[in-house]
Amino acid sequence: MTEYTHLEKIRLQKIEELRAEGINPYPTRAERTHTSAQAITSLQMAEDSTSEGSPAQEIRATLAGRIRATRPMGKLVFTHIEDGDGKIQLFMRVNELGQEKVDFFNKYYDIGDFIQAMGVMMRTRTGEATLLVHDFKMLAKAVSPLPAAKDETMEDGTVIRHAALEDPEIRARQRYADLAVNAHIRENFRKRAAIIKALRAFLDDNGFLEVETPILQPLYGGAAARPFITHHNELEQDMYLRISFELYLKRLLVGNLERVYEIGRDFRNEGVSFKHNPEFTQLEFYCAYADYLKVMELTENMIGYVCDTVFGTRKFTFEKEPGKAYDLDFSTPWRRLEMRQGILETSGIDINNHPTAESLFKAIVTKHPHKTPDPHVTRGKLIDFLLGEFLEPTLIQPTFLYNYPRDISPLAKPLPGDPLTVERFEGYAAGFELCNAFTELNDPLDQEQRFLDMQEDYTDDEEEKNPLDEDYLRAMRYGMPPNGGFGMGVDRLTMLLTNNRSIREVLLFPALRKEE
RNA sequence: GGUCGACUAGCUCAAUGGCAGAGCAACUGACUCUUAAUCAGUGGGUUCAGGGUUCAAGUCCCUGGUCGAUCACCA
Repeated sequence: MTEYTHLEKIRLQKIEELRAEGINPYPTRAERTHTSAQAITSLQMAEDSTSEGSPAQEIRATLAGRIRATRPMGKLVFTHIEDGDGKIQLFMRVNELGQEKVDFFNKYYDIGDFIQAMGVMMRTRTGEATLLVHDFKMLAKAVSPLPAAKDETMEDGTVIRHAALEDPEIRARQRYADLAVNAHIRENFRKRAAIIKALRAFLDDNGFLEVETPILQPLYGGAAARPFITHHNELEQDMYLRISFELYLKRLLVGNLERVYEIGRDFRNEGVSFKHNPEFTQLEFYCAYADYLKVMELTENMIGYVCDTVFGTRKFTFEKEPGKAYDLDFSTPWRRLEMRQGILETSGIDINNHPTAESLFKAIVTKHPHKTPDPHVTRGKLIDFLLGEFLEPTLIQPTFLYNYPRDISPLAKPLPGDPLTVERFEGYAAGFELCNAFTELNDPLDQEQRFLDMQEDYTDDEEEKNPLDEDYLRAMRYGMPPNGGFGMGVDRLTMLLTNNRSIREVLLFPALRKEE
């Protein structure tokens, strides 16, 4: 049984009284001739086309939207409503409506209600485009008061928000309320949609086929992450939610689909943080006859295209921490930095001088006694440690970091002449990882050995042990064209381009603990 | 999972261990160009939950909850 607050009880009472007067507070149909922006533009155009002295053409409009503020003034009422396009002022007077209707409005209409208003566009004394209302109708009565903020417009045009909904928990749990009162949050999600649309457009235009591969999988793979496990009753078997698309997309290359991509949800059963959500949106593409250098070009062009079409610029500001803003420039070409060189420059250690984990570990603790990695890990993981500790924070401008250690890259092709290194790159910006790509391994015998090596490396670490995917190897034995593959967190890209520090700001419904 | 912090009216926030408050929102009234409208008045609280210390707890202590920051984890 719902418990109502004092404010809600007052509104429930109003609903009862409306019904008693034969007025449906939730009518089935609504009408609208103009959005707020259309009405304002129409008025402007009518005024512009008017020759001096003669009256402007009358703009009749029916608007619909949510009441965001009311200012009753005796026989007048000013109200702002908000629709999908923005806000617009309504002006109600006894002159047009009669005292009874004005009183009726004041008595029964609250902030948060949806209203339909018909009238004529005009300008108030202050010049604001306003609908002079001739009639109005309730479209949907709100029972609960919105956590409505008040906007104060200063003389210089800046808007100060008073008592805005800011509690991060309410904002995430009740995203509907957050969206209803915080216009800039809606804008984030419009941008997110536009970014995804632009990614699709770029790939479509470059001959890629959009495909959909299984989310429910009998085996998981393509990344080192713990999966979510579920169960299929009829098949009597456990299934996994995918942790990546990689192995399925590459099966399609075996099937002669030369360029494929997928944008969809990945699921990783791991910690939640300001940059991790258990489900997140991933873009992966695979391109036959390309190598990682070609993929670098595709990547910088693709992101450049997104910047141009969605934002009209390649220059962005990203505030990584409060007061610590970076200017980012996504112009091409991005800086290219070999990982060995980058680690040498930032940590003073040349990984090529340390071909074993023991030797590299010794070098790290000698050179940097205050930063001690786990001594029981592989050489690749130690390199990853150096990368994270020293190099990553310096990668502010968009940078391709390339040539990665083989043993942390089980699906990437070796660099010719260097058995410890593979043709892999990661794209960085603002000091964090944006994407990951490599020249894909297409040698079925090498791939099988890599899988077996992985099992060996992680025998004491059950969580990271990927199951050996026999069907993937079977596919590869039919022959897979040489190809370059790419993966990118779409949420991360959106964070960067919309200057949001937390992934929760770019997810409509981020994962939260169950409410109680 | 570890550490630290936050949680008070619908929203944003106050309150030396000593009567739980303000602005906005709500309610009543005044007001024919307002825009955080203004003015006069009224109501509104299990101070996250439970225990403890104390003459007295929003405040101090313990346990739990949620959120946040950070670390770990995330090749």
